[in-house]
Amino acid sequence: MNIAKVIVDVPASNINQTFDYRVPEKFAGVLRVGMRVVVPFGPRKVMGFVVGEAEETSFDKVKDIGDVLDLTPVLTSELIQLGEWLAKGTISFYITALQAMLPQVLKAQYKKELVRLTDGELDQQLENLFAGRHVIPYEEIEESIVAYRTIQKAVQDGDISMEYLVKSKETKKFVTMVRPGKEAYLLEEAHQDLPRNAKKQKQLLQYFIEFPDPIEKQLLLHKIGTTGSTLKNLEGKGLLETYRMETYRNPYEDGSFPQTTPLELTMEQATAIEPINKKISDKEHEVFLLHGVTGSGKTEIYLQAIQNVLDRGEEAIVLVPEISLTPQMVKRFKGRFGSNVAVMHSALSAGEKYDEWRRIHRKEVQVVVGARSAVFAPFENLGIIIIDEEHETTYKQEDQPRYHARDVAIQRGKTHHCPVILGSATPTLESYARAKKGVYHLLTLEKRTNEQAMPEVDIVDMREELHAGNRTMFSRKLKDKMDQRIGRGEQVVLMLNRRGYSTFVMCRDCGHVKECPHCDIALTFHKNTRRLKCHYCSYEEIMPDNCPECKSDLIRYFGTGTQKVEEALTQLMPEASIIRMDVDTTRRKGAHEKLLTKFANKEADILLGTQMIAKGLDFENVTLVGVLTADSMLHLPDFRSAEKTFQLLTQVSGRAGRHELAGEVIVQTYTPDHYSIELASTYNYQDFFMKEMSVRRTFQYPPYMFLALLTVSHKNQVKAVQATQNIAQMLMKAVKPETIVLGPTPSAIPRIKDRYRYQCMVKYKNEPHLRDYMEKILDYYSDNIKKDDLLITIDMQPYHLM
DNA sequence: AGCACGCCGACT
DNA sequence: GTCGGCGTGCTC
Repeated sequence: MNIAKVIVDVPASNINQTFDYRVPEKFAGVLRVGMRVVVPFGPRKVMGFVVGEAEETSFDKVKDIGDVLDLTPVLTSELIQLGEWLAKGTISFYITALQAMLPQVLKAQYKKELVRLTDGELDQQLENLFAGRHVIPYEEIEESIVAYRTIQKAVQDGDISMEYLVKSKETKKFVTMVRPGKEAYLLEEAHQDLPRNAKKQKQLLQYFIEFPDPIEKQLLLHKIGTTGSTLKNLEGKGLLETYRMETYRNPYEDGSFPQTTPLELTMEQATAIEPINKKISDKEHEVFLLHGVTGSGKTEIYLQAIQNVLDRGEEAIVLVPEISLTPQMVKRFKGRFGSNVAVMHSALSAGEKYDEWRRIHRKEVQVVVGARSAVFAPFENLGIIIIDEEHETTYKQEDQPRYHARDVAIQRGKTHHCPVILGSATPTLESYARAKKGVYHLLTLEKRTNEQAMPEVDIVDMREELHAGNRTMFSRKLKDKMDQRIGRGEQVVLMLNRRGYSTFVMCRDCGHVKECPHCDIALTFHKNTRRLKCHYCSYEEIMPDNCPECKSDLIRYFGTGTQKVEEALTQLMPEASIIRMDVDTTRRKGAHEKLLTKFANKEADILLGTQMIAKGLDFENVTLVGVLTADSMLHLPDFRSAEKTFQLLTQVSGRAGRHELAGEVIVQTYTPDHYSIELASTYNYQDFFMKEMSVRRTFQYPPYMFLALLTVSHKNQVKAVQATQNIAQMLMKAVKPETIVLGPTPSAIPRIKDRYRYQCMVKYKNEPHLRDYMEKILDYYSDNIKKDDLLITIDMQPYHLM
């Protein structure tokens, strides 16, 4: 390689291109496309990715590559191309797209240092600053009184120099290992020669005579029951040796997962897997939508399809919504494929994520199970990509690059000529509509593998409860059923659908609601700290005793938090034991799993939680599921709210009666005749689909139309409105007449962190150049963005209209 | 982005 | 004169 084409780590629109660098002799045989490098960029040094090579360049003054950061490329050529596709599709910078595909620790860290070059006297201020040292970190200059000109002058005179450092954050974990230093017979001899009182030394030697393989130092010392000094002694005599070995942080001990074998497929499953296997062996791309009710055995189909892929020497990616939520899912994959599985999951530490990534990168595993970003796993022989719970919103990344994992999966499926499976009991309307049109291949599983019927769902009208004088949040029916189940030694799951609700503070006298002074949103009350918090800008204040408006002391918090429900529940059923699961009780690492294990071991009668308990849990003793407020998110300003409600209710209902015991579901609501609640109670996806499709058609929403959302924010409200207005007009002129441009409208949260937010929405059927128009707008406003602190964010397929 | 360069007003 | 602030333009 003569010239390297480099994408540098500078996210700015005028830098969003490759830069040419000469490859110096010393890197000639080493440097390859896909590696990270350090390059001089103007006066400083930055990290960059080599994305291409050339023999010559049209630039007359090219600089040399400064350093190479990798031994093997971190990006395959496929990922480089995918990055370009991603950047274009989401209107992001190339560098942002590339960074998103790699673990955080491979991002560069920058440091500046001042280095003394002369032994002669410096300026007195500088002399004080250096204080005898040779090198000082740049931050010290900023804190000091030394003027910038002084430093500039000293640099010009060649007395000092500014060094720009680029460091990779990656850290590897090492363990100390111990192994015999001599042949076994020599150890035997030494063992004989040791004095009688050297008991521990003898034991150590004896161990290695029996097991000559290297062993981890900590483990060894623990086994023998001795300390490092004994070991040191033997090491000194050359009998044992210690060395450091690179290791992986292993968040999941593979041994702890009991091995499972493929289950016999039902007729339905066998019919469903057949076309998938056909595509695998034909090496052809196709998207399958696997629509199967809860408990219909979708996972077993995934597992066997993956086995098929592995048998062919190919690799598999499995995306799941959020792994910490489904430890049972990890268990199933580790159980079938053992150490051949890497797990990528947001609760892992940065180091752990890096280690799992390296296991993929080094081809030590063929399967990755992970959240959204695992779709970028650096496999080179992909045989299948599976997206479980395809309808989950966590597959959409909400910051740059704003991609949807489903789109990336399909793109990769195309390049690898491999099938992509989207699995769900409640597919998104987009996917189901595509399947019906024949764009995706629809596979349906209607029966549960255990032949059990889905649990009976009872809708309780909470308005009637109120009329009957029941002011609690538990209907009489729910209370009766809970008593009955717990009396029988069975368990209950209660879900509080809290999205759309929060614990806000209101004055009962004047109705004043405490809002964040920087954002147009009510503050949330946190009971344990007795403080009010803003969830958007982390502003905090102490809960007032009196209303700031009318001085009344009747200021109280409202809304239903899990804590409040728990208290009410304890009053109502003092004898029942409760496990509460919400963000507060699951914040600590592993707490999630602990609580679930506790519940599985029947240490509590009731599991009370938010949405997080709706997904993937499977307890054999649960026979009753109660949904306390089914409609709380139905009224959110979101065109998907009915779909989300239907999905959630269907999902949570599936938690009951998965085994021998029959289950039952009680759904409490104030809107019992809303179609999403009614149809969820009869598990009628088809009718829901038809009904919701007609709603979407009426209101011109996806899947009938595509959406693009442009949000403008500025400290000055007038400027924000004006810019949005102008943008809407520019778009209106550019797009086709049948395309709808809405705006400017205030965003759902009109102000965050003192910035006013206005948006412009584009609804379109076919606008092949929309991305170009958007880029033109960004270009047009680039001066204001840079100098006037104007912020424009563009989401080409928004999930939330916030 | 982040840095140098250069212009301009202010001040010992 | 010199110091510090800010607008402008460039980075292979």
